[in-house]
Amino acid sequence: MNRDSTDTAAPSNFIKDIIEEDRKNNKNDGRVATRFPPEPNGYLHIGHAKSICLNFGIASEYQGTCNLRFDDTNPTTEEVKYVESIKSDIRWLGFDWGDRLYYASDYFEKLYQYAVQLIKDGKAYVCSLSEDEIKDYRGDYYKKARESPYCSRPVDESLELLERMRAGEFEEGAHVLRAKIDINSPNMNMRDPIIYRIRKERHHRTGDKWCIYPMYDFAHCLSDSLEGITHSICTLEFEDHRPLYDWFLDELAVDCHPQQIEFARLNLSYTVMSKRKLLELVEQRHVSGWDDPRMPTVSGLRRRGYTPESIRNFCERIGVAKADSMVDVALLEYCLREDLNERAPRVMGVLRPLRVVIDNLPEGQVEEFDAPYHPTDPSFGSRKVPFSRVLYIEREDFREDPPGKWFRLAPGREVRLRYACIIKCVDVVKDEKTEEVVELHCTWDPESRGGNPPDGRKIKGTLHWVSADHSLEAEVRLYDRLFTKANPLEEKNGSDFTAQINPESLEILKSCRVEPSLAGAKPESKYQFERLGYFCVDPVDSTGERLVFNRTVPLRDTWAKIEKAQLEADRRK
RNA sequence: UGGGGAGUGGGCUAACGGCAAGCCACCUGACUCUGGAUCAGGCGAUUGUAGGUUCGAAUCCUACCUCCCCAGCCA
Repeated sequence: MNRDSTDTAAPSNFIKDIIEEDRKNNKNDGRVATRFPPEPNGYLHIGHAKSICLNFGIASEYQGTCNLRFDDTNPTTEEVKYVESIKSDIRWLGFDWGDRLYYASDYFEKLYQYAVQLIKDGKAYVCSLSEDEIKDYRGDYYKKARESPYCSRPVDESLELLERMRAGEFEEGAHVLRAKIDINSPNMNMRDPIIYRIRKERHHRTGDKWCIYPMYDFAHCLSDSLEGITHSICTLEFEDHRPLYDWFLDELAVDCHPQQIEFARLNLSYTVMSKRKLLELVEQRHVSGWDDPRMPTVSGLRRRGYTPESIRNFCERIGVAKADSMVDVALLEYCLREDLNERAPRVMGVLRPLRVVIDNLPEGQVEEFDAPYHPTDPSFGSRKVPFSRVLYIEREDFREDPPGKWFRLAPGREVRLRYACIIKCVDVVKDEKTEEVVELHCTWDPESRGGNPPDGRKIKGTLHWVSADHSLEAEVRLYDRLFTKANPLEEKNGSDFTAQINPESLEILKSCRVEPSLAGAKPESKYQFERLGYFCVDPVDSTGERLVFNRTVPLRDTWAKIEKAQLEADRRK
């Protein structure tokens, strides 16, 4: 393969640079092994997707492996349901861990033995201080620490106590196992960190077998080592933990000492990413659940209609670096449209129907027009769309008093109905009281069958439409950004981030009309409603009787920009 | 106050002492039976600041400024 000429090669980044350097030096015999280590205590979001793409992507790029390992060392918060949802989300994203599914809990016995070894080597001790005392003894950024009175507890005594901790002889909090490192280290993580605590709690995999559980810092590095990981990629906040990661592996003299590398986690504009805040949105009912289409969770994006390809592509484009940053959600939407443009069949649906009567088409007469499902890819095929006396067009496609550059319908004006024919507006029927336009009368030009007038006159505007009698009713949910501020956390005078929630992030339209070919559309199937945007069949609420579509993302709307500019210009006058 | 990191057009990322590049956003124009897509072009960076080394600095050195992370028996 000619690497210089490939235009599809994933861009490089500082992590790949490190790996390439390692391979050049034949470190790890040139082997590359990564892992994705979620804690099963919540749902995956697009920030995790970045990490997944990175870890699995690097593995495949260097003919290496990427393990899926659940970091399940805290039974208090972890559950099987999360394990299942995480697995399904990763699979949906398009990654495969083969037979390399692991759990930190698989290593509990080995980890225990490592802990015993640390005690024997005089590098760990059982501390019997209370939680508050430990905190107090540990000091803070400016206050010196004091050594635990138990730090020189005899090895035998610690050994015996740890055994009895394991046997369940003590209550939670009575003792902990601590590494003996440096109680006055400027790095708080090194001030004799706790490595085992008593938790009399049932673990989702090991049941009641254990009542002591290892802490992250102890379990993670050793799990990596046991799995032969070469590059342990994590986020920036673990940078301070790296000396500890290395300390355990050095002191225990393990064969495999992976290199921890930290990168900046993903922040996306107009949303929040922390588990805590997402949970808050769910619990306070600001959204319908973890899979609400406005959520940045993988399940939310999926329900919204995002494709795995678009997410993977996005993750590739944003790059990987160490600087805190916030990516514009417009890039995500761009990646989505790019993908959907190629794969979504085109159909017609009218969101806010306006009745149009074709005066010169007799009642009962039905014309049929052939409409391709895709403008450039003939393999999508085509369908027939019925055209009859009463139609619906989009309410916003008609203006009684049109502004400049308007080339949609208006009194006396001609417009093309997509795939069908040219119509001319001859009359406007209004509600006597409200002045609201309730119906349009038009004539069609039978000579323009197929869409083009035989005399060659130019018709600028093309509208989407449906035949009233043939169309199907559908509910359409218009989703928009969840927050009105690019960074909802940038709260002014301590106001809560939920105060920035966009009150218009969801608009439900119940009386939309869609073309008949959509009957029986499958859950999660994606369509472009011409001129409107991409929509997908809601997998939860859509049924055979009642179609429900989610708007995934609108089409780029140049007209909206023009109109906005015009309005602003008028306002300045 | 201690420790660990990071600062490159509006956003994200590149450059590895030698012409600051790409993508998104934004703006033109062409084309078009989607005001979509596509195509062509454009705007926009004294690389956080101030010094220094060098023929030459985003890159090396010094000082400073700003932002982020750390005081869980969470991960």
